[in-house]
Parts: sequence; C-alpha cells; structure tokens
Amino acid sequence: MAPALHASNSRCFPLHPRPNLERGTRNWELPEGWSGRTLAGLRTKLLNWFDAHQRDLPWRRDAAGQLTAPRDAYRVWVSEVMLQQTTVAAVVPYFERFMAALPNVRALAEADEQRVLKLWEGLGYYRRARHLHAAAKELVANHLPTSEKGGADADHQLPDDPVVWESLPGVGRYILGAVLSQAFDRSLPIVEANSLRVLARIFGYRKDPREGEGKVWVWGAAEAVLPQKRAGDFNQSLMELGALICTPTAPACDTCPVSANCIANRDSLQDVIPPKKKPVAITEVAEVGVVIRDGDRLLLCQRPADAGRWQNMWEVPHAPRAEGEDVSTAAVRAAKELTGFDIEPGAELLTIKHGVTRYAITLVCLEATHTGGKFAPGPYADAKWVSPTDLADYPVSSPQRKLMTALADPKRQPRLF
DNA sequence: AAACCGGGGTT
DNA sequence: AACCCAGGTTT
Repeated sequence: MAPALHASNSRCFPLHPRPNLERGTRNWELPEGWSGRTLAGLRTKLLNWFDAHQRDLPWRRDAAGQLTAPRDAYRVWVSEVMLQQTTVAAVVPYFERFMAALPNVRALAEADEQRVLKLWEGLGYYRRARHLHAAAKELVANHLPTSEKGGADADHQLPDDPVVWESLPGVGRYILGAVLSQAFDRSLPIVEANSLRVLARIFGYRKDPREGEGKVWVWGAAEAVLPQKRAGDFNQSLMELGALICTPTAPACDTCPVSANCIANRDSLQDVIPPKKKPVAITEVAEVGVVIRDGDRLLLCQRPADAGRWQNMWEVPHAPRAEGEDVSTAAVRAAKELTGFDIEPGAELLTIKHGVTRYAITLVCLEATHTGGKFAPGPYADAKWVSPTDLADYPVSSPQRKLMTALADPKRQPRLF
C-alpha cells in the first residue's frame, strides 16, 4: 500500500493509495456492464498478453542485457524522458548511445550539460535533457543512499520515494508512476497517449479524456484497473496494447486480447474514441540570423547561459511583417535592413516548424571584412569565434546542424555581396 | 485551461 | 499538410 502523501507544495498532485474496489471506496465509477470480476479478468488477460507479446526494448533489460524484475530505475527513467512525445523507434538508438556514455545517475550528474545536450541532439524538446540533468544532480546531491545502507551499488541506487520523485524537475505524474511501478513494484497508475486511448475505448468513454473532467476520469480508470501485484508490467501492457493493437487508426481488434471486454469494439466506436485533438493555429514568425565568416572561422552568437532554455547557436531577431507579407519575404527584407547588404531572397532560408509556430529564418553569411557596414553588433554581445571543427561539438537542433554543416563547408561560396 | 517547447516522424 | 507521439512546465 502506498503511503498517504502530503501536498506541501504547489507542484503536488494528489497521490492516493490505490482504492479498494471491493469496498467501494473509490470515486471512479465502473461503466455499465463492468464488475469487480470482469475487471479482474481484464487484468489477467492484459498481463498474459503482455508476457507473450511484449517487444524486446533496451530499457526492459539491465545494462548487462538481462531481463530483470523489477527493472533498472535509471534506465527506465531515462527511457521515459526520451519517450515523451517521441516514438519508440526514434528513441532506441539514442537510448543505447546515452546509456553507453552515461550508464548511471552519478555519471549523468557529473557530466557537463553540453555533453548531455550533445547526446540529446536530434531528439528535440531539449528542455527534457536539461531537466533530466538537473534532476540527476539533485538525486546525487541529496537522495542517494549511503554506501553502508545501500551496499556495493549504493552510488547508483535511485530512491523509491514518490515524494522525492515528485519534486524533481521534468518529472510529472506519468514519469513518477512509470518509474516507481516498473523499478520498485509500486502500485501507481500511469496515463499517456496509449493507455489513454486503450482505457477510453475499453470503457466506452466518449468525452475527451485529455481535458477537464476527462482527465480526472482517465486517471481514475488507470488507478481502478491497476492490479496490486505486477503494476509495472500491467502499466506496460496498457501502453504496449495501445502501440501494437489498439492503434489510433485502424486498431487490430480481431487480434486484441480484450476485445470481448471492449465497449468501443462492441459499439463500433473505435474511430470516435478518443475524439481527435483540436487543431492548433500555426503562427508564422520571420526571424533573421547572422553569421560572420572570417576565413575558416565563424562568428556565432549565443544567448546567455542563464536564458532559462537551451542555448541557441545564433541570435535570431524577429522580423516584423507588413500586412499580408509572406514570412520568407519578411525575413529577407529584415535581413537587408539589418546588414545593409543586398540579400538575395532564399539564399539561406531555414524553416523551423513547431506545434504552434513556424519560424522562417533567413541566415545571413558575411565576410568579416564587411562588418563595417550597417550591421550593428549590439545584440550579439556574446558572440565568439569558433572553428568549423568546434562547430561539431555544439549541441543544436537538426535544422541548425544542417545549416552549420553548410556554413563550415570550405567549398561553399559566399552567396552575398 | 491554454500555450509553449523555437521536435521529429509518418502518412 | 495533417496527425501522431511512453508529457511537463508555464502563464
């Protein structure tokens, strides 16, 4: 039984002990047609299916490649952070590389942030890496057992206390439940994209489980279906089913182990449960980046280290757009005004897409001898010269890497002036 | 509650 | 271009 947790700070979410379904102490109501008996059957079917069909994923093994129960907390943690908003296939190679470089929490805590970010390069959402790094430092500083208490591997032993995990940056209710259920066999629920879909379909929940009362409902469901034993594997089974069988479109209900229990399957509601996410409007932003080249050196501009986010390679001022002006045109126009040079449209145009924003960055490459023009170095106080070789050591996003590679190419001819 | 993360992959 | 993804944080 999980201990009752106190909500002593604003980041706390309610972590209830698992409700006793038979005593009816929960406030999550079983949908029509469901009973404690059918719920128990559902647990058994999912666990059996998971035992037979789970994928062989690296974080389900320890560093020596062995299947263990429970699993290695550090490996589970890192994998869960990488898997945020990121597909399994994309994560696997990054996970292997990360584990080889930083095999335990102490190694992570002692690593330079630049190295951590470098290992993260290409995964996106780089704040995850900064949070992971900061959390590792916090764990090593304050929450690792002493050698006497923890034995030989005490240096690398992560705590099993939900209160500690809940306080770590980048750890929300999902990662807390995922790590503690898998690594310490604690009965804590998880809700993410897969289990949300699976639970909504099985129990025929028609409203959006992502917002409002739906969020409360789906966490209640995840808690209600959770078995006392093997909670980690059960949580995994929900996600595995969502990934392999109960897919967003065209779920394979004919091979689903719990199709007989599923209300969405019974009523042919797979396509409307859960409802599609409402689309987000895209805001286009024109920005201008400036790189000055002097022979084989590049003058890059970085934001201050305390900017609160991953450092960018270049300052990219926003370019105000005229009414109805194309974002690319605006970027080129602003680049002309900023540098005083006649810039050919599209010479170096990078478009970065994000969920709600699309950035068009016109990257201007100038020879050093031309910096006496209108280009004002004011905003670029942190600029420094680097060699093309050094560029490879900078952790940047993939689109930026593409530009850096192009800029560092000695065969590349200046496209301006 | 909604926006943000100046992501990435698949279709 | 739309949609999805083993979310968390900030406003």
